[in-house]
Amino acid sequence: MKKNKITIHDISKHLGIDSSTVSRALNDSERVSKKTKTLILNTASEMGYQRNVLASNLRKRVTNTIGVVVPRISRHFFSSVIQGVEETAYQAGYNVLICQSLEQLEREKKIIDTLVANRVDGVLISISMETMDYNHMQGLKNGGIPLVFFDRHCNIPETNNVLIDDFKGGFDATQHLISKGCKNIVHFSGPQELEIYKNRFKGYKEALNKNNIPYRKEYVISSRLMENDGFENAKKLLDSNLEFDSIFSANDVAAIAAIKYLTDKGVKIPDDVAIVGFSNEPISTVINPALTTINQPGFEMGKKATDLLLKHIKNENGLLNSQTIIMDSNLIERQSSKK
Amino acid sequence: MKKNKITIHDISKHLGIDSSTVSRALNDSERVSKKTKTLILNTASEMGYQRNVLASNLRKRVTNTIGVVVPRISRHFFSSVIQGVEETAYQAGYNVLICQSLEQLEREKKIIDTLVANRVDGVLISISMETMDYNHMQGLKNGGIPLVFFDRHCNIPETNNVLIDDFKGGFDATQHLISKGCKNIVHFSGPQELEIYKNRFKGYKEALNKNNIPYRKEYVISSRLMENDGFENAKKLLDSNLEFDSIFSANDVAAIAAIKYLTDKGVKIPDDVAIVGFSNEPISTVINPALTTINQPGFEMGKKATDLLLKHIKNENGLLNSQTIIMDSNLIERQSSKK
DNA sequence: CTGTTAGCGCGTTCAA
DNA sequence: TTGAACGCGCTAACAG
Repeated sequence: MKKNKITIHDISKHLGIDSSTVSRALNDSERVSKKTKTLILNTASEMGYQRNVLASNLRKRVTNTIGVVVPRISRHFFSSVIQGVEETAYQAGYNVLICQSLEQLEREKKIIDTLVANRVDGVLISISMETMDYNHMQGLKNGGIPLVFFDRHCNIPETNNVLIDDFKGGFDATQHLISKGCKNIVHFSGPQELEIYKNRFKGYKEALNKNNIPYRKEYVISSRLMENDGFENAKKLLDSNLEFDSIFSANDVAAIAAIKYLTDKGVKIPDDVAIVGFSNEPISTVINPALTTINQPGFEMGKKATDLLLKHIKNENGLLNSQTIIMDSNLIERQSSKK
Repeated sequence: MKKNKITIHDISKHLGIDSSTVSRALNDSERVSKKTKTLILNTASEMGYQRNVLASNLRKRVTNTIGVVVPRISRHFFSSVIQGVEETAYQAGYNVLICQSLEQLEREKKIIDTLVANRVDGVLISISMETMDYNHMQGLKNGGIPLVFFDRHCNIPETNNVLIDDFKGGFDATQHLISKGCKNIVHFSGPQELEIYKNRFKGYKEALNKNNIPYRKEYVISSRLMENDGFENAKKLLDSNLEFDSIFSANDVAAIAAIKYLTDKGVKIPDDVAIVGFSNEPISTVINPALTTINQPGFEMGKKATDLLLKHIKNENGLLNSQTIIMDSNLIERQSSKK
């Protein structure tokens, strides 16, 4: 039994004041006397009035809402980003629509259509593994809805991006292992369609190169981002009988699974295995307290991306050029308290 | 530069057909000739028309959207639930608004207000740690918006709930440890304000009782759901010099942290430590592949809760009584492949 | 400072 | 089967 909501007209009739004045009062306009304003606000709350945001948005042609699209909300990096987005957005008076593509292009398409249909004011997106172009984002452009990519971007011109220096991350991780005396460094990589994994891989190669360690392609094991891939990675590694003294993994999901698999098989994992992709993930240090990780500043990235997006939203005349912000990841070397 | 979206009126003028007919065609009404319908649909897509959902919803007084409120999207159990919710909702043609309270009552209040203001058709909620009553949910009632609690509910009558038999979970976990020969079972508990932790605790006590093992309150360490609490728990445990042969933890966050702390300190964790609260959490088995867990069917719970909510939404006359569904958790005993 | 008027874009009457 | 008219609830423009 849907109760009839009370509207500004109900308040209007009840008080004998025109609805437009009521509207102004409820919007805390300057052009209402303090007296009538408090009167209206009081009776509004007495009558249990709640603004119909739909109607308001329709009239204002603005929703004060931004959408954020991530592959999976359960991945720690992405939920950190979302937290940063929410904090920044809320402070600026914006709502946030959280959407997950589950790494599926089809879902990503639908999500974007829905966001456009709901007239969000802007969109933040980290593309799915299956996304190779941005045709499905045309709807945003047509609707004049600003778009900012973060972390996983489309490698196309004229876009706004907030990215991490993945080349440097890959380089630092590998360099760290080398300086620890490692020579046979296995690299677990991610889907090569994604720029981020390509760049981490490039960093890996460059570090080897700089240290005169030959690059051997059999030391690189690429995979999708599923837990099972980690098992497969580890299995391949063991079956190949490769001699290795360390691992640089460019993705956390597979890395965790791989470490589990190797541990199960009784293979000793070097304490200073490096993993990229954790973003302060508490789990990483649980698995191995001595693990060195390349931490990605998800929270800060969320804030920066939102800042950039809001600038675009508020600056609708298109004077703002497209722009790319590059952030640094941090190599965190932990000390185990174990002897 | 916001481009002007094209509306049904644009199509109307372009074709010389009235906008009401266009509307009907776009809604696949029976009362439009096939010929004009296809004509309209074609030109609509040619002109790049996209329905303004705001206006549509305002007019229809229905949003085809449900809100789901969880404490944290990053917790594996909750993201599993969300996945179940999304699957069920999408199939039924509903959108899902994902919201996180971050365990804060204030945020929960604001979220609910926002959901009401946006006229969602229904709400699923797992309350925050700070939520003791349901006063702030009055807005939903006033708006006639159906509400279903899942997992963490308010202990009040006349509500719809989808819950897990936490008493049984606690009992099973403890019984498992006892049957393995454990006698000194430590219990890590959660915030006692939440029914679920109370019930798991009751199950623990009942299992001890049934097996003639005296309950000792110093074996129960309660905490909030933060990583740091896990460290504190473990520290308390070590400092107390209690003799213990196993742990039954009612919450995963603290458990993971505790296990890390103990491992760091060189304390051997028994292989069959039981943990409640994982919902197939892959991490649990990484930390300790032999870990026995009480798995919570998050995905299925999300589906059931959504089913129940949708029934209420479609049955607006209030004939449907409030109802509580209890689901079972599963004790999963894993075999380590380690010798 | 307040009231009047006119839509935002759409869906649903009621006629024809 | 189609069109005309109205209104969902709110806000912006213009008066006064």
